[in-house]
Amino acid sequence: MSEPTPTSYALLALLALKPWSAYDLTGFMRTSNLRAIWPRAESRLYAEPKNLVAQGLATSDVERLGGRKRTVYRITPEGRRALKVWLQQPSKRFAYESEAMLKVAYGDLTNLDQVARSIDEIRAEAEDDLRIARKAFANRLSDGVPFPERVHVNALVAQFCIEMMEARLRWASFAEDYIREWADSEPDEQKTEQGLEWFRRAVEWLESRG
Amino acid sequence: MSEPTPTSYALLALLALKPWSAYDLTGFMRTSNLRAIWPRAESRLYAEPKNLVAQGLATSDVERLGGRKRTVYRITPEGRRALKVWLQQPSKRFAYESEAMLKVAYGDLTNLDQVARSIDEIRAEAEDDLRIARKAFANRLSDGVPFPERVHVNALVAQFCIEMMEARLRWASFAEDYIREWADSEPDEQKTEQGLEWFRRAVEWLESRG
DNA sequence: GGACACATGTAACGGGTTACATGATTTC
DNA sequence: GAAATCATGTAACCCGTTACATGTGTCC
Repeated sequence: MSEPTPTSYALLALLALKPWSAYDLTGFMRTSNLRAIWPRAESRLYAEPKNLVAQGLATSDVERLGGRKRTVYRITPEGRRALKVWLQQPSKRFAYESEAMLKVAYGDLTNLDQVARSIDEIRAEAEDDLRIARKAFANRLSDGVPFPERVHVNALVAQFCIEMMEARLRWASFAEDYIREWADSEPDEQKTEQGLEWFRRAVEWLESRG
Repeated sequence: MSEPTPTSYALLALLALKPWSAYDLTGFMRTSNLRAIWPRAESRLYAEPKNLVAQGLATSDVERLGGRKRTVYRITPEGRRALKVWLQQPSKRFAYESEAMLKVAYGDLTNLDQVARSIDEIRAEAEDDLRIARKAFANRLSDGVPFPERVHVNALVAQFCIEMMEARLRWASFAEDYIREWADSEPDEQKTEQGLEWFRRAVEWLESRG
């Protein structure tokens, strides 16, 4: 039996708030900003609670709602203890992945159009996230939300998500501007000078702030 | 035999620049900003080229350097075709993961100190990345780098990395300020009001920007 | 001549995702 | 009776972690 993963603890912490069925968890995750900072597939939300039970950190009960069966998970005292320990442990590093940026990085192997398309993909996604956030936030203020008393910590997470969106939007604007004069995406004297100029500025600027 | 993954293409694109051994790839990745936008374990860098060969996108030759054997991978014409197709395909969504933010999100289950510690973890990591970037960028200008003619696209990637660092630093400053008046991290009237106030402002601000 | 870092991997195990699958109950 | 939603998975494969293995050059 192996150590619980951060995903285990992410769900265990939710169980510390109230009992949940795996199905409830999928519904909650779809609209929560937890999904932004720790995205996991639905299948995981079904598999993980079983691990928690196997490790004694939760219990499961089959309940009946109408004629419908549902497996409800509850945290155990041992689970609460494990949670406290996890919260004190050092965390795995922040990490991100962007296939579109990968394509930008190899932009010199294609044409200018495809570079522009990849930049646009990144902008479009961020704008999409922004729209979703706008709706979710407005919703929080008008209709109720699952844990209104936890708004003080949720705001911290939400601000992080906003920073991540803005960072991508700012980059997209920068990138569009940066490639504006390009006739193609292949290496040449002029682009090399542009790139070196950027690096010179970046070093100077990084030096000045730290 | 299944479809190549984005990781396959990330490496295939490097093979499009020159032949590499898996060991070369590990050394390159350690200092490249590719690692920031598509982080993968070293073991993957050994395993993936074999898949490329199995799919006919690359060939492998055992060469001798000194008395030492090394397996060198080269892209095939078929590999170049596959690469072009990939570059036109829509990309997987941008995604990130932050265990430290997860702990902030559940800060109400612990104490104020641990929330502060998690915030600090996020700041410290970003500052670390910043220091590394500063060195790498300066290096690019003084000593040589692997592909100097590709500086024009590398600048785009580097700017993205900077935006991601700054976003985290900005958030950390915000968060420290946000919790400054707190006596603990538990829900209470005052923190709820603070959180709601934040959301009101956020909605307003998000609405105003389209 | 021995320690140590460099160079180059392999194998086993388990977390995680994607895509698919299925039955059962409400709701219209 | 049909559609939507509730509820719960499985199979195949990607990917990361850890641990191991082995020769080669370099330093003292």
